[in-house]
Amino acid sequence: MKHDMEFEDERDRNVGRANPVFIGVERAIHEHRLPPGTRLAEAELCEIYGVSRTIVRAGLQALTHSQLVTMVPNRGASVAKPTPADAQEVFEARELIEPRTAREAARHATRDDIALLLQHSAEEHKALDAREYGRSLRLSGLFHVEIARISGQKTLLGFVDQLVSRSALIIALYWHRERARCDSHHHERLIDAIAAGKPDEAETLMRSHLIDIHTALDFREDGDTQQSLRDRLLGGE
Amino acid sequence: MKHDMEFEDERDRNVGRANPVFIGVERAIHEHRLPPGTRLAEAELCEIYGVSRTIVRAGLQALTHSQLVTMVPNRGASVAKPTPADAQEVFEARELIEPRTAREAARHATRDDIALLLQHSAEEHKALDAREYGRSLRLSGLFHVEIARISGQKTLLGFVDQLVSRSALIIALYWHRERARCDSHHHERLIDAIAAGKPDEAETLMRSHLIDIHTALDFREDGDTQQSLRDRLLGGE
DNA sequence: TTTCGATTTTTGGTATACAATTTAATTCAA
DNA sequence: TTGAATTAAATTGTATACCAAAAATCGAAA
Repeated sequence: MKHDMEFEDERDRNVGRANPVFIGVERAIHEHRLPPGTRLAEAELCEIYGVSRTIVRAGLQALTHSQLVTMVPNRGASVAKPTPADAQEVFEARELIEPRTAREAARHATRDDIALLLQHSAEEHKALDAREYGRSLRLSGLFHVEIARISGQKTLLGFVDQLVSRSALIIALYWHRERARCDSHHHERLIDAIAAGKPDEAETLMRSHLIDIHTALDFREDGDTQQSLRDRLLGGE
Repeated sequence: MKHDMEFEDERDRNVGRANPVFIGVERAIHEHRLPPGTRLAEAELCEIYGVSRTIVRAGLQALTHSQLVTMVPNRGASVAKPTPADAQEVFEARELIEPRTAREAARHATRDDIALLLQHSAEEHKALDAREYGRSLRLSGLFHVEIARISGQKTLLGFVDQLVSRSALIIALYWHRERARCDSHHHERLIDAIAAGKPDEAETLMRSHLIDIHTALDFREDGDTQQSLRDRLLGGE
């Protein structure tokens, strides 16, 4: 609870993350309803969210800042399309930063934090069982963000938040379900380590978990679809 | 040269970093002409930069994203004032990330990169000798950003860029010149290690360099000034 | 001096206008 | 029919005017 407040205060309010465009598009991207490369026309977003261009542009700016969206002058915005090199980098960065947040989480986690993580993990399972694929993906990402939040390092939290977001795009582009699924019992073992207050173990688990995902990526495809923006965005609320 | 282009392409254009307000205010902050807490009224910035509120607001938004500026609803923007806890975090993050960029820089640096770093270091010295305090500060920060750029990790570059920016605010608040000055021969030893292609050494040097700065901070003051915005911003161009 | 209330200033947001550019459509030529 | 050129339409970037709501300021009364 307190965490949510903090998060909203420090992150949402200022930069315009309370922006409906930001929220909606971000969520749609996280849930893979809005594939990389999708064009994001201002007028269309105005219509969809019933808001003026001012707000749309602010939202797009925020999204651009978190690298979920790419803007090119005079040609507008579209959902970012990380290259294989970008993907490589993002995971290298995660492998550098997140073992630290896991370590700190193990040192700082309260009973409530653990409960939150467990609940989170449960919901993820539930979504997975219910074949709610997009939702499970988003939850899986949020798990990592939650750990960063528990670590108490707001600065690293910001970075992790961004990296996890971009990972959603990367997974959309370069992940193939056929391969081993992002084993969610990794998450559970992580929770155990954090709950037991074992920083070293949490750190190690996080690192190998990330490496697992990383090495399961396949950089040969190019996924390029273009469907209706409105349908995708309105399906999420 | 190529670096600069890349930088401008990837960073400036998109998010609105070509914005005169963004550029001017960022620079003024880096050079300590705009102390933490300074109020940034929209109308005033319009006048100063001869631009409409549209642009001013976009610039302030971008600055808020990079955490140089704080916006509170209905009360506008002001130069951010990192708390001691923030400062602590920023340097912990730098101590985590920058040793890595230094290491990678040592592995990837070209002859041109080294030349650039040397030139940079020279200019920093020159500014210092000329008592151009603000300028030397900015150059000192840019040195770290330059290393991150050389590392080739664009993602980490983005983080370092932000952390270095915030460090300018932190130094403005919590640094006391009486103490040992940010020894610029640290920078030179770093350049040596990078030029010699010694990743381990570069990594270690960077880490201890950052720890040096970090431990020299003094969190007892509160620096609170309020002078003319126009004077400060126009002094920089 | 302090407090309360009214006035003025700022901010957050919408709508509108318009030039510059991009994109799409249409025409014309090979 | 295809390709190139030209024209028309749509989109972005910026400025401006406008308004409501919140904040800051000021002034008068206690």
